[in-house]
Amino acid sequence: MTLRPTASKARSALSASAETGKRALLKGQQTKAAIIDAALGLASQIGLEGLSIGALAEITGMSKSGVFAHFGSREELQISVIREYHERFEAQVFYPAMQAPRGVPRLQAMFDNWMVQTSNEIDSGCIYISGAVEFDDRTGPVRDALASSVGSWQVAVRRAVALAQYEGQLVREVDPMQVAFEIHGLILALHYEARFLKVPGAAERARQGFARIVERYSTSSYRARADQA
Amino acid sequence: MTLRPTASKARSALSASAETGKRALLKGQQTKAAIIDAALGLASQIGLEGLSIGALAEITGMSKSGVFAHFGSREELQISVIREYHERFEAQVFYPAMQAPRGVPRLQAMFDNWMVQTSNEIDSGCIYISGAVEFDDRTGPVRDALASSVGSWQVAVRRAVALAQYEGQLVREVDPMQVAFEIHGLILALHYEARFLKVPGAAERARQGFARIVERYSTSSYRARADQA
DNA sequence: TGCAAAATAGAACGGTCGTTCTATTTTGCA
DNA sequence: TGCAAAATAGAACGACCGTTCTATTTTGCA
Repeated sequence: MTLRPTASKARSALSASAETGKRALLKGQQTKAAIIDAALGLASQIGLEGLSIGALAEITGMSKSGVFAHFGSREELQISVIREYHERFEAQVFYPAMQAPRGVPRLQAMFDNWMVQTSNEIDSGCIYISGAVEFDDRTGPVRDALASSVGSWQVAVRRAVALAQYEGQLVREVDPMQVAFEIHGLILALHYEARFLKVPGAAERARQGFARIVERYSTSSYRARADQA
Repeated sequence: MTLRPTASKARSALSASAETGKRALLKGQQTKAAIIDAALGLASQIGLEGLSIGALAEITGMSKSGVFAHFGSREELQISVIREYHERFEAQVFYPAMQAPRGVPRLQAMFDNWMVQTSNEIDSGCIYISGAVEFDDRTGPVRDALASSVGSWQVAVRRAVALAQYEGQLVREVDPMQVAFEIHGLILALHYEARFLKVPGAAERARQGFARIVERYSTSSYRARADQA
């Protein structure tokens, strides 16, 4: 699973009928998309493990078996939800940030979009965060889907840091993984303190933390500090 | 719930018999402690919500109703587990650090102990972290117990930062909450990346991040940077 | 040592879960 | 428009859940 665009549901349904000769199943795909949408909303609130087919059936006004038939197993439903979240995350956070010029501006844009996403999720919850604690000691396809989805985003962040180094804006002495780690920590702390502890001002603290990281590793201030020592 | 020492289980059982005239219930308390110990181990792995009385009965070799009778409800069992974890956290992380002299050394000791605790929990899991995502959109006594337990530790961290400012080792310009926030983020990122993603080197990155925070806000380097600007 | 109280066991309850089976309805191309 | 295929419904399953009963055993002081 890479951070690249994928065909929309409608398109893949159409192309499938063209390629394989099978029927388009428009109604079915439409219902399935609606179920996944509801499932993502539910999973965001109560977690992927809290997802129940019965609750989903009630929300969508369908029967349990009707919902179930679209996925064949609860695991497949969970994976579909993860895939959906992955696509939305790409669309809201990753792609818009790629419009910004390489280097610190792009890294800043990635962080800003990530902050917006996380701030919106203070009320709804984030399945990359809740899923991590739900599946951190398990194996299987759900964990793998989650880990690879998160991993692809982390790779993107590290790449943005490396590009900023290449552009000469951030110093080469620091491992991009170190920078990505610290940024990740800010997002996690924001989610923890705002959503669970409900302390105010967490978003501003995360923003300040990011500014401090960039300033610390920016070429100019780093060299000046080195000369002084 | 404050970060202060409380009487041990054995002592409170004895004093209860002395104070109220009731019997000591030594065997009962002993069994209850064993159940809580097993429950803490189980909850660390699969979460407070994953705690089931049936599984606990199997582990301890008791009947479901035998386990249940000690708590009266699953909620009370969960709260007991949180209380137990709170006490262990105090004993392993907080009190030893209080031996260090006020200021940055004590803050460093608190972080070091916290790191040791978190590193040990890479395999077992941490209920302050998993509990946060399990109860972040609920109300009730379990959430309250968890939040107040975490909160008391956060207060302790902030106080340590403030003392370092009072001692003149850290600059007064920064809000202690900001420093505590960034430190919390490092611990959360460590737990996420080491336990869920299983990437190596996360502990070292957290340590580096902490060193960077201290250096950034330390009086000497901060003033030098200000003069230079 | 006896005896009340405490601790534990065992069975049963109503509920929810994912899943499977067998109808029945709806879809959408020929 | 007809008809096969797809979509959905409904009932039932075995399993596990927390909890509530009612025994029965164990405890620990008088």
